[in-house]
Amino acid sequence: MMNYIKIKKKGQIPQPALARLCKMYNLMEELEEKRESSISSQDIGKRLGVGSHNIRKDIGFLGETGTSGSGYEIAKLKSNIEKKLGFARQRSACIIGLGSLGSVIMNYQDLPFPCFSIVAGFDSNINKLETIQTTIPVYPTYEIQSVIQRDNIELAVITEPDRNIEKITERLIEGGIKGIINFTPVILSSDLESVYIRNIDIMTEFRYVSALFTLHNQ
Amino acid sequence: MMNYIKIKKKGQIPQPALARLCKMYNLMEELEEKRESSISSQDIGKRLGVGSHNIRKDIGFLGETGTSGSGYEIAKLKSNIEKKLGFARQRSACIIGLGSLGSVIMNYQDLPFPCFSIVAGFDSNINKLETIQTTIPVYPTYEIQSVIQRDNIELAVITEPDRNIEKITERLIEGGIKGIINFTPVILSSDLESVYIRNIDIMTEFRYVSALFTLHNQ
DNA sequence: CAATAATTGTGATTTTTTTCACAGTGGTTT
DNA sequence: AAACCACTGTGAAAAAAATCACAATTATTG
Repeated sequence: MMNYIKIKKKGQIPQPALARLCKMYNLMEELEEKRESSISSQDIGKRLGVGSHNIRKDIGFLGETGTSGSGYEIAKLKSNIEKKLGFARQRSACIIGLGSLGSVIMNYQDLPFPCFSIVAGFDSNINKLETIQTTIPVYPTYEIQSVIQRDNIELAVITEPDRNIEKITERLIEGGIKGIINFTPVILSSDLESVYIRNIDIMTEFRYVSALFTLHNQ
Repeated sequence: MMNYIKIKKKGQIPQPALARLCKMYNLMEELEEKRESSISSQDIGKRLGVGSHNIRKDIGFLGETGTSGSGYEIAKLKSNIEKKLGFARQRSACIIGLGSLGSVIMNYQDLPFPCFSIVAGFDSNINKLETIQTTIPVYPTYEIQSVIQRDNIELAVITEPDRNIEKITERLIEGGIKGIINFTPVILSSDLESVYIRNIDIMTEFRYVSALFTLHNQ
């Protein structure tokens, strides 16, 4: 059989590298505020808790090259990550579930460098809709589809367990959502390639740490 | 040079496998409540969004064996994960930062199967300590060390940015903490092998999803 | 300005993790 | 009880990711 040379799709960044680049971006923001001008791969690694080789490889995926002898120029590195990863453009997001976690996340948008702006909230509890104090408009969940389409919302953050979470997800997808961050214990999934779903269960995170304790100390 | 056969330390579970086992445990709890009695690796995989081979390998690390032909007995699988990962034992935890994320996490302990019980709260804002309504005792941050030692607290959850986070971490470690879950954008690290630190930055999670959008849709 | 030091970029190597493939096992059906 | 089916368990292969090692490049110093 013939041999084909396998070429990794151009621009394809491995997921762990991508995750590190996101952290690196945060770090660059921080350093920029502190008026630092450059940093070495070793220092970045130390701050992020990974090896310097790793950092250099990751930055390599950006196409960016630093300067031997003096490391990476912070402003340039930041803007390169921004460009490559699309942080420059601000995206619209909505919150599903107006409970306490919902408000925590809404408050996050006050950060100096947001990459999402939260433009709508939804809850199936009509009482809550009537009593809640927010700066963004809130709607009942049955309006999800129409509001998403009207306001061009790309990301949904589900913050509260709800009996009808499957139904809600369906509405989100029908509305054309591109991503869902799900903080609910229910594990969501979609067959559609076009929707990225990230499940984050805080309880599971706790369990994971607990498990690491046990395995470590036994 | 001589060749040594490399033996993986007995009982050592790869981290991704461990993470999946934690999710699997959640699933088992859920299924148990629904009075299901057994499940196949394929079904578990579908629910968790991974392949069935993966599931079988992971369960293999427990030493547990299922039954060919009829899958895994739910109660047995759950109890095996529990034993191996130490979920049976309830551990004491504390919250650092009594803001909104702090209360979200405190509410999590009302879940039916907690593996941590939150026994103390800390905040450096004395005003907050005086006004806050909680069912657990709260203390100023300078008492961290003594309270941790007195109450045998193993896990700390840092929920709010604080100027003195490094100092707080130091106190936690001096108090003998075994694990820290840090929801602050600052990346914490420790040279000590005995302290496990997990940094979870919600903003970074958002960025990660945003990056995946971009790379996907470009 | 030559020598030295610091730092990157990357091919090669090693390690880790996932996926595959299928023999083996226990149930179930006829 | 034989034939079939639905699974598991696991060694082997493949893929992915991390680590290494070092040549090449740029700064810095005496």
